[in-house]
Amino acid sequence: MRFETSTIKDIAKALGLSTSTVSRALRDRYEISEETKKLVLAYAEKVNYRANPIARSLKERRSYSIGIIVSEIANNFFSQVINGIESIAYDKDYHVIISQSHESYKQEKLNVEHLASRSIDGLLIALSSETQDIGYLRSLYAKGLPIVFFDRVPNDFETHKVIANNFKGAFDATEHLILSGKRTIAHLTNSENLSITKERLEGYKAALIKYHIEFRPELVKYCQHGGMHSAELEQAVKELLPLHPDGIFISSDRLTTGCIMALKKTNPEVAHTIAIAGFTNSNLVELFSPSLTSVKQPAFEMGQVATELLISMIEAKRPVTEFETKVLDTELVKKR
Amino acid sequence: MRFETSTIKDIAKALGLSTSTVSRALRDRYEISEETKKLVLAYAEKVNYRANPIARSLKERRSYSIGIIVSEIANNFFSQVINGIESIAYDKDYHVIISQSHESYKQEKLNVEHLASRSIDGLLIALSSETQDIGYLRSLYAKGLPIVFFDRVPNDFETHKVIANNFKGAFDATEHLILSGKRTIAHLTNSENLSITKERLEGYKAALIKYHIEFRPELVKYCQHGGMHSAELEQAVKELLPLHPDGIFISSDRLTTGCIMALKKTNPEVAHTIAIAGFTNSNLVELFSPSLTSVKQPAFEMGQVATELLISMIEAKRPVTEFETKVLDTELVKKR
DNA sequence: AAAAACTGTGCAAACGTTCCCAAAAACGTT
DNA sequence: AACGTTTTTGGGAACGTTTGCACAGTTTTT
Repeated sequence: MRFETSTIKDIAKALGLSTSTVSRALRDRYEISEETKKLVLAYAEKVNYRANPIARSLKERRSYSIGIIVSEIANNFFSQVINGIESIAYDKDYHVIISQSHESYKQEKLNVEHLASRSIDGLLIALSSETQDIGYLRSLYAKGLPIVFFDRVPNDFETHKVIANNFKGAFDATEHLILSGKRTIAHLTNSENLSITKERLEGYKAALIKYHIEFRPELVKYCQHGGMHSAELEQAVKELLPLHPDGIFISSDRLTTGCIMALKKTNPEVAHTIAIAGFTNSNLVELFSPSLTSVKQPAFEMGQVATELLISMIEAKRPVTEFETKVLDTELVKKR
Repeated sequence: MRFETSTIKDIAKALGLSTSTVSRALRDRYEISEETKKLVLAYAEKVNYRANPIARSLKERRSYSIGIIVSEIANNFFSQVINGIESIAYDKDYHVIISQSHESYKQEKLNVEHLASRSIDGLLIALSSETQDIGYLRSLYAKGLPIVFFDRVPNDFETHKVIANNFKGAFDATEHLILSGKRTIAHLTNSENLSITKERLEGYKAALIKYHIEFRPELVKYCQHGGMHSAELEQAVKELLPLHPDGIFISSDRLTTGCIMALKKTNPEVAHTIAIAGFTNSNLVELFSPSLTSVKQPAFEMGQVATELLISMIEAKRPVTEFETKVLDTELVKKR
């Protein structure tokens, strides 16, 4: 915006004070007399003065805003996380800038670097499924940018992290399939890079072991693009079906919905005979047919916790050296 | 971010030039000799110089970023619009700041004013369902902030607007219900404030008239909160059912999914007997049961067109006085 | 050979803040 | 009345850019 907003200078001139005095009065510093403070505040109110955050950012080298990187806002899991983030951030007077990586490493890096150059005070990020090299994050972090990871976290990066109990979520879902009589349970999952992929695979295996079911690697299918390309998914489904699974455990939101879609499209006759249990935070899951058992992540809470950790890092006077990895429980919503 | 990034001054010092020369070299001005230009560019590259956008914004009183206000990013329609916006904005070197109103007037106003104070160069906005008073937008606009409305537009605000052909979309959906034999067609819709509500109601009425079906006002239910509160929706459904509709035409994304959910929850036995046609851009609609006929808006394109219009306003040298209202066609996806 | 024109560069102000430092005013003490 | 304290205010630099203007050096024109 360009036009005639009143500045601290204008106020100073109008009131016959110096800009320093006005600035201090507005920031409510102790040195200023009550009288002057009131005068300034009243006048500022009258002319509808708004401090220019850009100027403040430049001077203070911080912006009271935090950056968020998710793969897709269209994904309910991420939009719920964002809502959690906003709920805390606004309370503490931070603003929030959202960027999407669309599961692309290149886009992710570009967005992060742009955010950093815009003086964000901290970054909340869930890695894209393509991302392998987090060197660019390391160097930003080394330069002093606080970073908190959530959901998709790197394992060799020392900072706060917030994740779901992926092992348990996967275990519960797989166990649920087993307890409803399934014995040939396939596993459809994300890129092998991702932390969540590994943890969920372990949960799946553990459930099989508990019930003495053999783990068959050919029943596990990885999708490099996290279901962003439907061809990739259809291919995975096509390879899986000849093995005659009676259940599928799916490890991410996008894959879960994508897989059901692929099943309905390519093999509608079997779509209803295979039991599905998958991670998803879709708020439309009750409408799905075939219905499924879902593992819901505490997305909103995850956003809140991550934001609290981030803000604590931002506002810490001395560099933080003790880091936490918070693990939040998932919820199993059984198929009706 | 705070740390040691190199500035134009550093480069100037290192190269024994003045900051002005460096600045001009980087911006590729004609006055600078090729030689110096190369020198500066090479050195900038070497030290990985990034211009500080905050300083630039302060100086130029613009930020190369545009603000977006939608009610909810979790809504597929809006997330698709945002993707369209980004596709154009990034091409033209603008960045994008997304805010959610959550259908609240207060939140909407707050967000817009914050964006404006952060020197956004223009605003793309779909009004919240609560919004009646757009005075605050008028005054921002009067101060020189370019605004383009999309989807939910005010009718008494002279600027560019981009909307779907709501009349035709509604007409087509209603006609489709009629052609599949329905005669008692209810209409579930948004707050009466919204432009889209009026236009879609007209389309619905027109279809009824064409087939000589009486318009019965009691079959139309308005939801003030646009389906944000499930109680509101369940109440509407509860009031509708005693009238024994055999079809329902629903005029928004959130209401469409919400209504099906309410039906399944409160009256599962009739859920499959009522034909539903509704506006929705959900990319999961194929999974829904009962399945439905959907009216899809050209969301991505809407974002693109709105952004092009906005950027043309931003970059216009003289104030724009000729405004367009672009109307984009919807697509009817029939129930399988 | 002097005047005019053009090139390339530097100086310094400006954008709207914050904050260090010093100056002024008010007060208290002897 | 003179001094020392404390409280309140102002001056001005700084944050990192962009840009109007001036100036030096070179080339062209007459």
